[in-house]
Amino acid sequence: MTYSIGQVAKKLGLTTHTLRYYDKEGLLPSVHKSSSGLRVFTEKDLEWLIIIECLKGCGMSLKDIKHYIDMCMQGDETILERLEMFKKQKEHLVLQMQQLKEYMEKIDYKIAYYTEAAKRGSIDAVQYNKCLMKEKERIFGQTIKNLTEDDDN
Amino acid sequence: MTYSIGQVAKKLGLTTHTLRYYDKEGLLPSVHKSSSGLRVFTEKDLEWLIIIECLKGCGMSLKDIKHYIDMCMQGDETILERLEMFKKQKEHLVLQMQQLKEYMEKIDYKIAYYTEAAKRGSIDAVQYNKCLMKEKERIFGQTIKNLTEDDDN
DNA sequence: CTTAATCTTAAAGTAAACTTTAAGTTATAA
DNA sequence: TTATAACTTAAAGTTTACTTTAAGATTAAG
Repeated sequence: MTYSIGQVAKKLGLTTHTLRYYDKEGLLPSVHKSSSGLRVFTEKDLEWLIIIECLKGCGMSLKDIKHYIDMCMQGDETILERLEMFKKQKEHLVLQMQQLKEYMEKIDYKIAYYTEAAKRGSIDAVQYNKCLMKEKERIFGQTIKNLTEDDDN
Repeated sequence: MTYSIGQVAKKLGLTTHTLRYYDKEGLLPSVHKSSSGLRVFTEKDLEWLIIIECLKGCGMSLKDIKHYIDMCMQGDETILERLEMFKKQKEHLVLQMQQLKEYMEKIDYKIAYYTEAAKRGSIDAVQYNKCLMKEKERIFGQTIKNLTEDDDN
């Protein structure tokens, strides 16, 4: 089973322009051309693209992704470096997930805050909900305290 | 307790340039100026900046963040719109967290893959680890199947 | 056979979120 | 008092990851 550039674009939610751009940038070294010059994508190429998307989604730049692809092309001598790269990415991802959890706490607080404001009819009245105020202290107080601990004054 | 622009920059890991830029863009309407024209930041302003960072970290553009700030300045008539905004952000955040989990699966697979390659001394030899191959099928097979279901062919 | 898709190169354009430069003025801390 | 930090406006520059345009040539699908 093989795919045209248009089919792949559709599958992955990219444009054909973007795929050719990736190809030009050296991110798709495994994509072959048919005798008539058309790009032919295999399942393997889809896997590559899925990994590219994964690394991109983790915040890696195309330049660094290209470095990874280059290592893959180089062969077995880069196995350890590739392993290290993914270990570092994992650490990064763990931090990102932690970060998102903290954002979630703040957003949940804001939802509770504005729900209360809607119920009471005004922002000013929210302060009378002691429970919410305690929650606010917990979330922002802690964050600000962390900041204060971080600096050197 | 108040803070100078430099102290705030240090606390939040921004530059004074960035803070003035935010101010110019209307993201810091609550920051006052001293009689001599210096920006004076309060705890309240730190909270604003923490929320800005939160929304930015969730992927919201400065333009949309400004829209939120503008709503806050408008008063109680925007309470419901603000509530909706945070509810939408929460949904978005849930998807992001789900996404990161899927990335984590792929990265964990790659770590296992390269660990095995390192142990066996070559990429080619990894295929003999049936367990890993099954894992690969589970992770990529599923992702590709999802893609295939998504399109209209 | 015709239409839609693909190919090429090469260059210019875009958007976001800053960053830098310039160049002079004023304020605060040690 | 002196060095460091803050202030101003305004404009230009940077980076990333595309997107768009042009313009013709070729190919595949119905």
